[in-house]
Amino acid sequence: MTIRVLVADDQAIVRAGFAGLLSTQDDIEVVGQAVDGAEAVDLAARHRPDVALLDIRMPRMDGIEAARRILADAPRTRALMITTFDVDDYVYAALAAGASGFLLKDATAPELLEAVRVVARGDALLAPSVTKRLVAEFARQRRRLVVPRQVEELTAREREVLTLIAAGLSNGEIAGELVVSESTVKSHINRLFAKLGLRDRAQAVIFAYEHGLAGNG
Amino acid sequence: MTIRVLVADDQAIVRAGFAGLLSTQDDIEVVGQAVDGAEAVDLAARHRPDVALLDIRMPRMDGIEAARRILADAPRTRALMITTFDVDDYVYAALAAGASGFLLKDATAPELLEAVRVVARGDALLAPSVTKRLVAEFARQRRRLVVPRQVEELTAREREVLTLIAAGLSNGEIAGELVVSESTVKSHINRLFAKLGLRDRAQAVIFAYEHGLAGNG
DNA sequence: ATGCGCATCCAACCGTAGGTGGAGCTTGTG
DNA sequence: CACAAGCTCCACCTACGGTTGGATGCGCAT
Repeated sequence: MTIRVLVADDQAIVRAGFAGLLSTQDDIEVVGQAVDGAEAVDLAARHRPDVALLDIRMPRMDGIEAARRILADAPRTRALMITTFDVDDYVYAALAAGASGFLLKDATAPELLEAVRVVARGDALLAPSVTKRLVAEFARQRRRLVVPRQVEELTAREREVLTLIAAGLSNGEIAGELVVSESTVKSHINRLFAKLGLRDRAQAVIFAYEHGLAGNG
Repeated sequence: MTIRVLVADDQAIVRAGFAGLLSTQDDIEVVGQAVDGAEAVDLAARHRPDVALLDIRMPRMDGIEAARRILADAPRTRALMITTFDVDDYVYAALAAGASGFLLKDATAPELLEAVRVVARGDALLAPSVTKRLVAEFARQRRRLVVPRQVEELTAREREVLTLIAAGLSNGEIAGELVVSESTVKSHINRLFAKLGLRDRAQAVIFAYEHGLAGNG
């Protein structure tokens, strides 16, 4: 089964280069070429490609907005982003838009072909420097999920109450949930506030989110 | 400059296979082989390798804990994790521990060599299926950062108050911050509660976190 | 220009949340 | 067994937070 690819880049030479390279492969077929994001969205709607190879910097509509629209219209299409510039917020924006891959223009021909095949089968592939940033960002976020000592000092019941506070429940509702009196809930709350150095339930919610006890990370 | 690699795997055949493959390369040197995590930590402390190739499942101490200790001791060493099993929480745990790469055992020889070189130069590389999961997770987290309509309906002042609530300030403190009376703050709060369907400031904090208005994502 | 909508501002009222001090009950550990 | 620690509950008080109702001033359209 051939992989049907749409190529979008505003520079004619680059566009031709990509299309030419892809065409040499038996399992890849170029079904369209676009000079900007708007045309890419059009062509994607018409041809329903398996992979949309999108340059980020393009006139009229950038590759990220194009990816967003293409994916909204045809979720089975995979977006593979390409950019000259590494150090971009583009990375995050592109991934948030639903891109499956992110390459730099210094990628070699085999790397590009590999990337197309990887995203076509539903996996994802990023340039190593991009992977580095993503991993670093991810590690930063997860690190605080290793629950700090403070939380260790909470009793099981106090932790339970804390998570219910972080779910937005009032004291009365928490009492109902735990089948105890509201007074009891207040006791737990007072002692957990003291242990964690909190003042009110709003700060408790913040604490819960910051330490991964709520909002699933 | 040769890349100095430490190999850790409890299966002798696998270990020998990796070591043998790596040794065939001019730019790579195997400086140690460990049969479990504890020995890996020992050998890493002694040899200070550039890359530690760590199996995840190992007796006595698993690869993740080993990575954590090795990196704590020698931050310049890069951890490259290998596992037979794909669908694991291992991925997140490994990245949180500071790993720079994550491969599956079905990786080809060129892929392994490429991975070693990538992490040695400070970048990161993940198996495509792992990348997929990470990208999906990342996109999930970021998606809600595209501020929803509800927030659009808030006035500038109300948004301001909301973020201050989400920072844990009391009404009095917010009033001081905005140089208005506490009554004013309360009225802003009341109308933003109505617009967002919230009941109290705790729920407001939750809303802010869930929609990326607080806790920097 | 006059009226309408909207954001901002304010005061007074009342309920819930938070603070204090204390007591009975179970469970596990020295 | 005695003791510590956690869970439960009560009474009471303060005050912060949330509600209601209304005032001012700005922009906009009729």
